[in-house]
Amino acid sequence: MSIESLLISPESPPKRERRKEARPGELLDAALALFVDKGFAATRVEEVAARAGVSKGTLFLYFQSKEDLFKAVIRENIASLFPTWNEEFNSFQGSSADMLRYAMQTWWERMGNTSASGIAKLVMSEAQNFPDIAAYYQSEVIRPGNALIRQILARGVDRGEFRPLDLDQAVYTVVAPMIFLMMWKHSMGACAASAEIVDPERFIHMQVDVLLHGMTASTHTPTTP
Amino acid sequence: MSIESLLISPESPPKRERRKEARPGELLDAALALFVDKGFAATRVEEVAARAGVSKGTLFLYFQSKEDLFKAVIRENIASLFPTWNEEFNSFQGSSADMLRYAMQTWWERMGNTSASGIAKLVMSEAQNFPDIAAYYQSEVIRPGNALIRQILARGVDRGEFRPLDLDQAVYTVVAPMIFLMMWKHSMGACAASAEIVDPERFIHMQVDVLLHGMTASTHTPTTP
Amino acid sequence: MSIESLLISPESPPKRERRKEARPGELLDAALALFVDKGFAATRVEEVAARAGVSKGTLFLYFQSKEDLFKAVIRENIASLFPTWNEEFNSFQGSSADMLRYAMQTWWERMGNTSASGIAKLVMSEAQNFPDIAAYYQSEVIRPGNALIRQILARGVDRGEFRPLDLDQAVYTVVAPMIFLMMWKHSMGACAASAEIVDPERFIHMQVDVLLHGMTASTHTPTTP
Amino acid sequence: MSIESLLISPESPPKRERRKEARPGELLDAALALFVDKGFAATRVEEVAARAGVSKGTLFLYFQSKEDLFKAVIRENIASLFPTWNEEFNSFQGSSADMLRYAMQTWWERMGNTSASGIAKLVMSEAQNFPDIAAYYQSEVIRPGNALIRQILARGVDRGEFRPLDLDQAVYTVVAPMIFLMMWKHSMGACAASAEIVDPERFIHMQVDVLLHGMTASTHTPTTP
DNA sequence: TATGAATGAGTCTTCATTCAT
DNA sequence: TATGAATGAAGACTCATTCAT
Repeated sequence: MSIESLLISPESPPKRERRKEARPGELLDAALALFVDKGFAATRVEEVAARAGVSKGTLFLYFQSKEDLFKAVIRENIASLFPTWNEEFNSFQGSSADMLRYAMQTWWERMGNTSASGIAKLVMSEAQNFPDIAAYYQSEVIRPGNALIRQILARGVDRGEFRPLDLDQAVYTVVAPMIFLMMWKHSMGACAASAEIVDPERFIHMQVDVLLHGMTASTHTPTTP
Repeated sequence: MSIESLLISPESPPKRERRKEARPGELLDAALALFVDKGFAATRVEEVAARAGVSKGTLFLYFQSKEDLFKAVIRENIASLFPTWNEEFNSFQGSSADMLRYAMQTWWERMGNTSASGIAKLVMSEAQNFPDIAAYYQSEVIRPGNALIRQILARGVDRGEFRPLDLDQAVYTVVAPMIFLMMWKHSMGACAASAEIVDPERFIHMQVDVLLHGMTASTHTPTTP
Repeated sequence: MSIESLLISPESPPKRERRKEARPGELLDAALALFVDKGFAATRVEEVAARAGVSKGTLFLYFQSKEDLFKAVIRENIASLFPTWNEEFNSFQGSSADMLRYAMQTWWERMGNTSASGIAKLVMSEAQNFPDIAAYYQSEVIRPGNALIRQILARGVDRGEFRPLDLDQAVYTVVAPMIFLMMWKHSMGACAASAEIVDPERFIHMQVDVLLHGMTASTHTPTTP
Repeated sequence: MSIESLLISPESPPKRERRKEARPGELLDAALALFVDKGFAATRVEEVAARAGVSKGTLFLYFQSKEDLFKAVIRENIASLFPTWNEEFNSFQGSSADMLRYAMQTWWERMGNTSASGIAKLVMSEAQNFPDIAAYYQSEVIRPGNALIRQILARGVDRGEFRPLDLDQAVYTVVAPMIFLMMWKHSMGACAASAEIVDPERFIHMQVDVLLHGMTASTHTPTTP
C-alpha cells in the first residue's frame, strides 16, 4: 500500500510474486491480526492467506499446520520484548516511584498499545488448548516480566522509598491491572456497545497513584482485624 | 429413579417423568464446565450431551443451536448474582475499609471460587465472536458490579475514610485485580507447568492492603510530575 | 436391487434409512469392489459411501479413516476362509492326486472366483504401504494356506503316491500358479484389450496335469547338470 | 549459456553442459525405483525429482504429467528385452530340458533380479488405471515372452523330448511361477516381517524339476477321472 | 534449461444439525 | 420426549502443475 501503488498502475496486481523472505512475516502478521480479532478456532487458514495476499497452499509452504502457525505467531511476537527492557531498567536513574510509573506507562506503550497485547489475550484465551504455548509464555514473558517488576519494588524497599512489602504478592499489585487492561482492550473494550470504555492513560494514572500511595512508607496501616 | 420415588409421593410427579424440568439445567451445567475448560469452539455438543447424560438430539430439543446454548449458559449463570449482593451492602455496618475488604473477599468466594469465574473467562475470551453476549454481560454484570464498588468507595470518601478519588477510575483499582484473578485461574493457573501459582487468599490480602493504604486520606502525595 | 424394487415403488427411495447393523457390511462390500477395481489410492471415500447408498459422513461413523476401512476390508474378507477348509481336508478320502486336484479347483471356486481374489490382488499391490496388513495376511492366509498344501503333499509322499519332495519348495509349485491366476484376473485379465485371456478351468487342468506328472514317483530324473 | 560456450568450443564438449541428455534417464530411474517401492499414487513427483537430483519443475520439462512419466517408465524399461533374447534361443544347442531350465534361470537373472521385475509388479498393480499401458505391456512383453516359451516347448515336443502338450496352456506352466516370483519379491517378499521368504534359486530349481518331470514323455498319466 | 515459489482443485475428516423411529 | 443414525456443509491439508525469474 505504498503511495506509488495508489497512484500508478491500474494495470494489475502482480500475481505469483516470489518473495520467499517476506512471506513468513506477512503471514505471521495476518495471522496475528485475525487470531486476535476472531480467536484461533474461528479463523480459517484461507483467511489468513488471503489477508497476506497469497493462496491457501502458500501458507502451508511455511507452516506445517494451523497450530504450527499459531505457535509461530505467539513466539514471534513475544521473543524480542524483554532483552531491551531489562537493559533500560538496569540503568535507570531516579526515584523508585518514578521508576514504577515509567514501567507501567512503558508497558502500555510497548505492549498494550501494540499487537503484543493481542498475544496476551490470545494466550490466556487458548492456554488450555495449547499447554506448551502456555508454558512457553510462562517462562518467556511472565517470569521475566515479574522479575522486572519485582526488581523495581525491591529497589524501592531497599532505598526506603517503599515500605517493607511481601514482594511475591506485591508484584501482582502492579501486574494485575496491566494484564487486566490488555485483556479488556481485546474483549469487552472492542465491543462498540460498551459504554464503560476504559481509558488507558487515566486508568494507569490512577493505578499508579493508588499503588504509590499504598506502598509508600508510612507509620500506620489502615485498620485490619 | 430411586425406589422411594416410585412408592411415596401422594400427588406424585408422574412415574417415568424423567425430570424434564431438570434437563436444561443439567445441559447448562455440563456446557458451562466444558466451555470454560476447553473453550466454545473446542467443545463438541456431543460431549456436552454426554456429560449431561442425554443424547445429542435431546440437546437440540432445548437449545436451537450451539450458539444458543452458549448464550444460555452465560445468561443463566450471570442472572442472579447482584440482587442479593446489593442488599447486603446497602445494610452494611462498619468502616468503609472493612466494607471494601469484605467486598473483595466475598467476590472471590461467590464468583472466583465458583463456576461464575468461568463465565468471566468465557465472556472475555469470546466477546468478539458474541457481541450481544458481551453487551449483555456489560449491562448485567459489569455495570451493576462497578456501581456496587463505586458505592463503597463513595461512602468511604463521603465519610472521610478515603481521600478524595476520581471514582470513575478508582473503581477499576478494585475491579482489575479481581478480574485478573478470575481470568488467571482459568488460563495460566490451570496449566500444571505453571510454577507461579497465584494464591487467591494472599493475593487479595495484598491487594486490599495496598489499596487501603493508597486510598486512605493522607497529607502528602508521592512525587508526581 | 431385488425384483420387487424394480416392479413396485415409483414413489421414492427411502432416505435416512436407519440400518445400523447392515451399514458396515454394505460399506465393506462397496469398498471391496472399488478398492479391487481401482486400487486404494484411486478410490475416493465418497464413492464408497455412494455405492453403499449412504453419505460420506456415514462412512466415518463406522470406520475411523480410509486406511481403517481398507484394513477392515482385508480382515473381513480373509477371516473365515480357512476354518472350514481345514476340516474338509482333514477328512478327505481318496488319492493324494485327487486331493491336490480338488484343492486347486476348490481354491479357484472359493477364492479365485469370488471377491476374495480381489483381496489377494489388493494386498500384493499395497503390501509396501501397509506393512501391518501384509503381516496380517502373511499369518492369516499365507501361512495356513501353505500349511494346507504342504499337508497334502506330505500325505502323497508318505503314501508313496508322490516321489520324495523338498516340501518347503514343492508347496510353491502349487501355490504359485494359483496366486498368479488370481492376480492375473484382476490386472491384465480385466483389460478388455487382452487377447491372451487365461481360462481358469483349462489353466488349472493343465497345471494339475503337469504337477501330478512331475511329482509322481518315477525312477529317472530328467538330465540335470 | 555461458559466454565461453558461445565463443570457444570447436567440437569440444561445452564446459557447463550438465548432461542434458542424461536427465530424462535419471528421472526415469528414480521414478522406477519409487513407483516400484511405493506405488504410483503414493509417490510424489517431488520425491522423484529429488532422487534424480533435479527440481520439481525440471521434471515437467521432460514429462507432461505424472501419468506421462509413469508410462515412460514402463515403456523405457520394457523395450529392449526381447530382441537379444530371441536371438539367443534361436541358436540354442542342447536338449530342450536344458533350454527350458536355461530360460527360467535367465529370466530371473535378467528380469527378476533387475528393476524389470519392478515393472511387472507395477503394471499388474496399476493395470486397471492404465489400460493403455496394460495393452502395451501385453503386446510388447507378454505376447513375445509367451511366444518364446512356447517355442521352447514346441521344440521339445517336436523332438520327442516332451510329451504332447496343449501348448497354449503349457506356456503358463512356465510363465506363472516366474511372474509369481517377481510379484512376490516386490510385495510380500519386501516386508521384513515375512518369515516365509522365497529363495529364488531353490524356487526355480524345484519348479524346473517338477516341470521337466511333468512334461517328460511317459506312458501313463496319473489317475484322472 | 533450471528453479522452486505459488497456485488451487481435490480429498479426507469433523461436527452441528436433522429426522425417522 | 428421547434417541442416535444419517447428513452435508465446512475446513484443514496435499500435491500435481504452472510460471516468473
